[in-house]
Amino acid sequence: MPELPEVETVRRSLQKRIIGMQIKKVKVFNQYTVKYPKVDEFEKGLVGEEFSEIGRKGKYLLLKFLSGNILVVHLRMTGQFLFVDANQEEYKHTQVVFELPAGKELRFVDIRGFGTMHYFKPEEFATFPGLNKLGPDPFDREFDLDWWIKSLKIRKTKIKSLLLDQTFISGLGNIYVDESLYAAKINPNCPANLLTEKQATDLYWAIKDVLQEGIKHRGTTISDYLDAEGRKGEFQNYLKAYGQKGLPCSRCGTEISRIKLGGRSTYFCPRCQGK
DNA sequence: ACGGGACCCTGTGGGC
DNA sequence: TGCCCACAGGGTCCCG
Ligand SMILES: [Zn+2]
Repeated sequence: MPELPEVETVRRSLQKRIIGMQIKKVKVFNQYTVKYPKVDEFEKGLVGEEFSEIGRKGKYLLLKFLSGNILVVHLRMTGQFLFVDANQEEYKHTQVVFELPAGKELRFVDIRGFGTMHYFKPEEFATFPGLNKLGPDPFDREFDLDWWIKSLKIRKTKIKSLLLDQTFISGLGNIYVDESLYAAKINPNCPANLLTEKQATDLYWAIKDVLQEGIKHRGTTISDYLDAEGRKGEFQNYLKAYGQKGLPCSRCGTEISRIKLGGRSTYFCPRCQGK
């Protein structure tokens, strides 16, 4: 489900609601959600931690505590954080609950159960491969145009596959890749090294632009996605390629095509984006 | 380096 | 009504 704009929207909603709150109790209902440390250490260790800041890198949420410890969360396909009253009825597929002061709770609900949590001390966090292997986030300083052009030139893989590779660039997923390639008028099958400098540059700005728009509309809700306050996104109303098979291209009127690429559904305009 | 497939899991929608 | 298939915003691992 969530890509960078959705994760960023969740980050902001958490930042708004839980900063300064101290965890009273932790209940783990799905042991597979908690990857580190062992479930009992996780449940005990988090009690008393006070949320100090919510960060994000790529699609990872970084829930930081006053102690310096950190909870790293990946929502994968269907993970949701929901900040609710403790007396709110229970939801199906609740995997972890953090009890908070004033009768509030932070619930981690995940239909498919792919979401992950790692609770780290500062020195452990630094060596977590999932995070330190990530490529630059498009809103980081390291996401630099010269670096981008140079890096595309030495990769022969299809541009869409490269954009989905989180060790190359972090945060893009299937929706925003298709939207970025559409905006830059680039065929998803094109080998990265065959893009012209102009195309690479257009793509660079398209990625930033599309993600910024996604954030502005608080992400895309196709079926499940909600932020921590239970709000849906609106960007599904602005998609120009993803999910638009058979509908007319907003630029040229040609029907949007759907193909499979790297096992993922891929939507593009066969005219504007080459064949 | 690169491409492809299986896999983790639950739910939904279409065809018969 | 049921059964079977494809598909879903992600990531990892294994093989050729
Ligand atoms: Zn077009």
